[in-house]
Amino acid sequence: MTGRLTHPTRSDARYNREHILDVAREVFATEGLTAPMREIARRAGIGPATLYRHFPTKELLATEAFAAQMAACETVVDEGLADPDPWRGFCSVIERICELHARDRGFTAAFTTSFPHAVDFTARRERTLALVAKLAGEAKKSGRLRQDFVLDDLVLVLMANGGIHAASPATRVAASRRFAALVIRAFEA
Amino acid sequence: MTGRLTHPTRSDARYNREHILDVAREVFATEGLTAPMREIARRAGIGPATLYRHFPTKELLATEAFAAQMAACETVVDEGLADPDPWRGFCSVIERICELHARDRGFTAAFTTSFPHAVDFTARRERTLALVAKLAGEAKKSGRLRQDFVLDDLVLVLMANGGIHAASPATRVAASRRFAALVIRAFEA
DNA sequence: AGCGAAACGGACGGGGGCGTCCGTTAGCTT
DNA sequence: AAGCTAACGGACGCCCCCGTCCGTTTCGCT
Repeated sequence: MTGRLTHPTRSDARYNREHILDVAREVFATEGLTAPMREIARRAGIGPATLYRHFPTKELLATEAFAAQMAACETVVDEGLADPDPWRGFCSVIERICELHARDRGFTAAFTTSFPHAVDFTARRERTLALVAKLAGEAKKSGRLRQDFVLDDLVLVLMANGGIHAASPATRVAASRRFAALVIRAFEA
Repeated sequence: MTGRLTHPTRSDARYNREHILDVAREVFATEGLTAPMREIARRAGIGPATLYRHFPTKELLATEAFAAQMAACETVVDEGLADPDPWRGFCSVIERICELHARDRGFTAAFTTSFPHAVDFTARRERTLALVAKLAGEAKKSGRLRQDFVLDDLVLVLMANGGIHAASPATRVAASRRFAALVIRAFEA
């Protein structure tokens, strides 16, 4: 069913679809998920109807737009797991995911908010969190991570990281970095 | 000039003013600062015009409504300073302020956001922060607080604490408590 | 080249919030 | 108790966003 939507036959439709996603990524990153659909349409140089035809709901658009970010999250966790030193891997996961969220306002919202209809997105999130849990287990065994760490602590940290608002993205990333360093100190045994 | 506004001559006006403030506190606490002015008027059982007559801008209303919360913040800091153990005082400030913010969605926003026109509000905030700085200095001298703590770390924590969203206020307060414990561990030498 | 279908986008109606006007109500004064 | 005036609130116009309809354009196939 989605085959028709994901692979339009006509070239202009195919181009528009990708172009919309590019613009949506940029707009969501700077303005957040609350950005109007119209704004995305405007910047993409298309009419609202075209936007809605490609992505009937904002949830669908966001899910597709953040697929790359989600993949980046998974990569970060995978690389953390691959690190021979589990504590170092654990720290890198916190640092890099915090930075990912700081760079992209919308992604934080998309990650935290669970859209009712974006089922596969929450599924991927849960799967990734499960991998983090595994990494945390190894880090605990190595003795560097506090034994009383629970996965909810990480969720808490991500939510809190989302609360770091700042005028410029640069400041936000810097603040987020400091924040990551802070919580890592808190998690260290 | 504000004398007329703060002390209306007619009894119904005087009552309405206080009633609006009560309702605004409740609405801001549960719905956040983004709550429509209309909602406050509705719950107060008055027309929008009456609300706007008493408080021409949302900033003015919020500033007045959160005066009590602001005072509570100051009390918390004062009591922290009064504690003979500066580290314990410092911890109590973090815990209690985080809880204050968790209980009141709007206050977080009002505290973090600097309204362009609510001059005296930011002034009180700065004054309070200065007191916290003093407390932090003593806590450092006692050796329990890390030497590299800076006041910006606390601001960062408050912003991050504001990012902790949750369905029920109870959950939010609980999460905020865990968060406070987390950052205290990070701040301990 | 010409046709059919797919894709486009201007325009519409609906909903909600905002701030204000002005006719009405009701408190205070003498 | 009667009038003056402050205070009230329903209703208005404005703007922004949403999602959709439908007439027009353009692509791709033959």
